[in-house]
Amino acid sequence: MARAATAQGTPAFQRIKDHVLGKIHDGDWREGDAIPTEEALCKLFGVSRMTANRALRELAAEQVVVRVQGSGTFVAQERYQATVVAIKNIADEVRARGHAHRSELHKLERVRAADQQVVRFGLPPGSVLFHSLIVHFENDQPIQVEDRWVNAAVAPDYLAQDFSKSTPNEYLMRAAPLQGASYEIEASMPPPEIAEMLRMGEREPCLVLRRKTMSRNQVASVAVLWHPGGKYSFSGAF
Amino acid sequence: MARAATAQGTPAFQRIKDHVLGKIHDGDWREGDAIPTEEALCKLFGVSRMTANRALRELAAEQVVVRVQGSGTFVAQERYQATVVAIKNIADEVRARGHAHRSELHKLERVRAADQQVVRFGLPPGSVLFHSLIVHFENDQPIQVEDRWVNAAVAPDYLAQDFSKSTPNEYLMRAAPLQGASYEIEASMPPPEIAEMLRMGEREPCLVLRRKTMSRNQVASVAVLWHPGGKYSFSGAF
DNA sequence: TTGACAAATTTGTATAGACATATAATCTCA
DNA sequence: TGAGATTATATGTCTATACAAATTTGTCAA
Repeated sequence: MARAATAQGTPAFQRIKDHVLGKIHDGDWREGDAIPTEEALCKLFGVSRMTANRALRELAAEQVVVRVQGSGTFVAQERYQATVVAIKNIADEVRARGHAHRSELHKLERVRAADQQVVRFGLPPGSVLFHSLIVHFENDQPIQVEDRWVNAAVAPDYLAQDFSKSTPNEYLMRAAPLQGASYEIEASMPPPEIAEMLRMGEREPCLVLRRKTMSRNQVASVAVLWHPGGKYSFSGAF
Repeated sequence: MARAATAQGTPAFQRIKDHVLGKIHDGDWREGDAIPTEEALCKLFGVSRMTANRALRELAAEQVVVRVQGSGTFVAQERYQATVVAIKNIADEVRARGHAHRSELHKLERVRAADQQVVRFGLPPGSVLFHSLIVHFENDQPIQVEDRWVNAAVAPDYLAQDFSKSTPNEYLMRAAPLQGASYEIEASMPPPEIAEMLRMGEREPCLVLRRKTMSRNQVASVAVLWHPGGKYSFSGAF
């Protein structure tokens, strides 16, 4: 099916982007297919190479295509029908509900990476880590145990923080520019000491959120967040 | 505090981006402040204008700065300290792990909204809903029970779907343009019939994800997803 | 046929200059 | 002083060219 040309007045790089997106959308170019080279697009659209380059570079940034130096440009793998949601900061969340947030610091120490942490962090053995254990309260009801390990190379001032004023997460957001994070969430029975801190009864499951954050191309922190079984809600829009 | 210069060998446009990001991160340049013009950055870094332009253009695309033609470049409003994560479609997720996905349809019916559903949907009493109950398998291991209620006004063809070929979610993504969704996640003990479908032992907790999707300004579907306690992982980048 | 090397292809980055367009500052004149 | 016109500033796009770096292809000899 013929596709309407992009409106007159549209920048050339945008017309090229639209052309490529159209071909992919129509199924003419499929996942993994090579698409025309910059040179070919130059001739096709009568533009200089820098213009074709900008179009393809932006499409690569948008994960529509993948570019391989020396090889070519290829249609990227179809993106997931992913639902984007925002998991908020616990303190903000509590405050957003109009409730009082308070936290208790149970542990704050400097440790050398033992085997288990080394594995989680992917760091050389003997690296320095900080370990903190904090219980968060909403209106004096415990709602989260935060067990966190922080890479000292990324956040050297961690021990000096006043965690009654700002949460470790808030500090890390300032200290270590975040590149990304990966999550694991699971339901499990809490160990007795966690259950006690959360004032939970026996046989009550916990919601466990594990978060690993990346900064400056290394693991910045690993946090294990224990929630009493109850609801934990969040929302997202498109 | 002095900031280490970007490593030698880094492209010039990237060094400029790092410089700007560093100034913003250190608080030297604050929200709304004007940052140096392209011309100024050219002189500072000894590059041509196109190079400075690329650096600032990419920072604008990343929503770090806002550019106004004729006026200047300004530090953008701080982004919400929210972690954006992607919750993937279950079938895609299983396939992404290189495993076989299969589903069993346990229930598929047309019902008039009873009180409880009416509340969840926020629909007038007597409205028509579709109800499906599907068990998803990964390599013949049950991994999710999907209990879903769909607004017939939004997806009238729901009953005619072949859910062995595509999941309800995939159908809904096509049929009802998604506006947004809200989530609730909790850990809880499954009722016996759910536990049986998931082949779970006693005393094992479930991870329960409730998802409400919106389409055309009304609730499109409510899904309750039961997972065996084990991990459910996802990741996100900024 | 295979391995090593050279050549061609393709993307990655950068330059210096050009003109267009939107905004902000300045000047002029009533 | 105030309004409108002019000028300066800053971003938006584009060109033609250049060299670097990674990959693929081609060639030739062992």
